[in-house]
Amino acid sequence: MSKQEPDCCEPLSEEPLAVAQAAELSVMFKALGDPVRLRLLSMIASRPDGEVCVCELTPAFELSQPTISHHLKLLRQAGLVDSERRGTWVYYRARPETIDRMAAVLSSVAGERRAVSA
Amino acid sequence: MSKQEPDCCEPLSEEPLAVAQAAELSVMFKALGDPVRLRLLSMIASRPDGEVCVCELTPAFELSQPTISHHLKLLRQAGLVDSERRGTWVYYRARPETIDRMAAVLSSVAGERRAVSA
DNA sequence: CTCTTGCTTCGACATCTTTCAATACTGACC
DNA sequence: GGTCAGTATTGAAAGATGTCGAAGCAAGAG
Repeated sequence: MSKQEPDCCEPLSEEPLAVAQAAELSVMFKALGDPVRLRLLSMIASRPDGEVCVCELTPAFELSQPTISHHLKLLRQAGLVDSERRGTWVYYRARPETIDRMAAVLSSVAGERRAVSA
Repeated sequence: MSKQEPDCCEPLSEEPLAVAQAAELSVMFKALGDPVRLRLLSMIASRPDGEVCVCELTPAFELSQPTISHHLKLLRQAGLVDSERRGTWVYYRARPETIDRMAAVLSSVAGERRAVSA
């Protein structure tokens, strides 16, 4: 259960993040470093059926449709969501693997600290 | 269980992030949306004594001292680290509460999804 | 095939970020 | 006091980002 490839997964905070990993992870964090994108991901993930049509996301913001499309593209490029076209509509769904990886990195960083201050 | 505190804690992904929370959280994610800052936080948190002197952080990067100082300031403003001056040196330490909060938001988002796809 | 609707891409612009050199501040030491 | 080493702040330049309108593409309806 604890096997990991050499440089595939979370390095944990025992030793600092490698440069390459930091670069990769920072793309994901940057993608969530905008309130609109955070809300988009949250709206996508909170749907009971796991997916949302762009046509439902767009009117939730006071932004133009191209702008929402651009934000969704960044989330896609960061690996946080997937999109699929079905007929006229495009549906987005969250990618838990990526989100989990970010959470794991954070937990390991915070966990290290808690171990010390406790 | 549809109601939580108005705007204090993690709203979880049952309902989408409130606008105010998204704004607050996005500052934290943005702070980690840069590879240098990600590595800085990682280096700070991975120290066994929980703190690092700036004089040790600066030479670890090929960046000028003011640039590192600026990145540390952003981490501080995001609530991710604290700093303390002792004599000539300034020491930084991680703030697990903030990091945990980010991890919790991510886990709840990913968790919702896993529940669906499982 | 043409029209319409949903979404993406393009091009442009204003703003925010990253970075540095120069300067200022802080505390120790002489 | 003066000087020096360690950090922080300022000011400026280059680049990245968020936003829009206009144009493009895809799919269903007539």
